[in-house]
Amino acid sequence: MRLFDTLSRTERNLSPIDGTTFRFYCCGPTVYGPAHIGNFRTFVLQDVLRRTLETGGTRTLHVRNITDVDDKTIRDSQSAGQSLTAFTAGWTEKFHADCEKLGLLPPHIEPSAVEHIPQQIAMIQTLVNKGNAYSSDDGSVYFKISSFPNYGRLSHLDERELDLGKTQNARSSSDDYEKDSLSDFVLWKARRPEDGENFWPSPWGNGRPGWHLECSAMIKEYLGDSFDLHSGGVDLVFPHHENEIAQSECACGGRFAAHWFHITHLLVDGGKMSKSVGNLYTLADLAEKGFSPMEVRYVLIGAHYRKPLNFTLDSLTAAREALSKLARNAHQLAAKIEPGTVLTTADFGPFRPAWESLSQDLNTPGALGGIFTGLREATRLTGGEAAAALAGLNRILRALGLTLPEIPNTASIIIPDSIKALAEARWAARLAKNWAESDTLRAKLLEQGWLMKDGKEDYKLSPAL
RNA sequence: GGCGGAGUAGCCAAGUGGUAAGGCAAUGGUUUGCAAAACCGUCAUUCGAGGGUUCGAUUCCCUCCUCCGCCUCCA
Repeated sequence: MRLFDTLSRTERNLSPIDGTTFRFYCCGPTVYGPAHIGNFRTFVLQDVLRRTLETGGTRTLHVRNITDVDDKTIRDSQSAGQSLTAFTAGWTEKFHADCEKLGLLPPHIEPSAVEHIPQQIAMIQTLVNKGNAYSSDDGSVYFKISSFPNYGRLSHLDERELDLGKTQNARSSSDDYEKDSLSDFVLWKARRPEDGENFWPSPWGNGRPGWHLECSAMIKEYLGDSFDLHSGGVDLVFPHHENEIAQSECACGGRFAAHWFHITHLLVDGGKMSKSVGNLYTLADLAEKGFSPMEVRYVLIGAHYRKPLNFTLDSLTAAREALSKLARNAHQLAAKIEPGTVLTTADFGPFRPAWESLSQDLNTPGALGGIFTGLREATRLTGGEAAAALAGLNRILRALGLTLPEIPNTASIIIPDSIKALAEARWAARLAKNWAESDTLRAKLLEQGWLMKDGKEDYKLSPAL
């Protein structure tokens, strides 16, 4: 498949460096609170990338970390009166539960930052030894940006107005930073009183790792010096990923990620999502409003990953209708196929264009459009062609990670006796052509949450949503 | 100020140097006692504005307008 690469700014083919397995790393969540749908846009798109590669026959190795030591986890664990470990474990568990609901494939490896402190210290030591990092009087260690000429390539920093080691005398003007240059970033933070018991011994004294370094160390541990793809939200391009490149290429000597995949931020009601505006939604918030995780997933893949996606409650309603239409059509297609038919086709049939869209820079909205178009074609097919079409549909749905809602099976719905009695009364009134009575009873049923639909020979009851 | 992205029907949203996918909503029809559901059909001479290049531009170039994101630890 082809995918846009942030570093080269071109679309490139994705194929494993080692010829067998596509190895990629995604910056995972900082576990200090519930993940919101903005976070999940990124994780869902990464999931679709993986599924698309796998559907195309490429084996993957997916690593996504848990950031469980940083300013926020430490701060919030303390105000919660919990140990850092207990605090982050709780949020990690919630994150996993949400991921499962959204149909995200679990990463093959999910390293946590606190469990890799030795690897991080080792990498810092290497950087210090090579002259790319220096320690300050207080026991912190900083990366020396001027020692890495390529700094800024990912985010086009060289064209920006940041000082790249040009303000060597800035030290005196900044009380907060014991840095040579304002733009040097921290690799190891010396212990501060507000860190409480959250510190680790190091050659530079007690302290804790800097955020940027955590990812670099875990990547080296599980993917080595060079790997296929690195991914995250756009906000991570600078400084996080820029810093990772600097650290890792200096420490490891090689080329870091071969490809950079960044997902654009989600907007809510046309603006930035934030707690203060009250438009920061979690899966739980949306569940309370009656929306399913799959409906959320549908909305999240409803726009191209490099374009802003405007999330609204209306879009969730639209997603619900679209999913239910998909389910009906898929059901009709399946009904045309003889039971027991084994679906083994390797092609996509009428869903070929949908697959092409997905393979072309992960065009998920294009693929969704292709599915509906393909479905219209598929309904005209019969026999083996219909079976092949169904197999193709299942493949493309699996690549998108969509699970279709069940077609309501009216036979399995449990109807309370009181409702049943009302329905019988209405049916009798209707047969007697007593329309007034019939309509009154139907309204009464609706009031109690039941929808009565008249058929030729009988009626159907279903819960009204 | 710097860097980057976006403006396509009521809403969401693809796409292409050759005349605009798809979904939601709306609307007409079939069906129904009336509904609901379902099914069939309709729904952008036009792609923020103005220039330019071209046989031809929504797609390339220029200018302008509007919106959004990032600019040191937010996916």
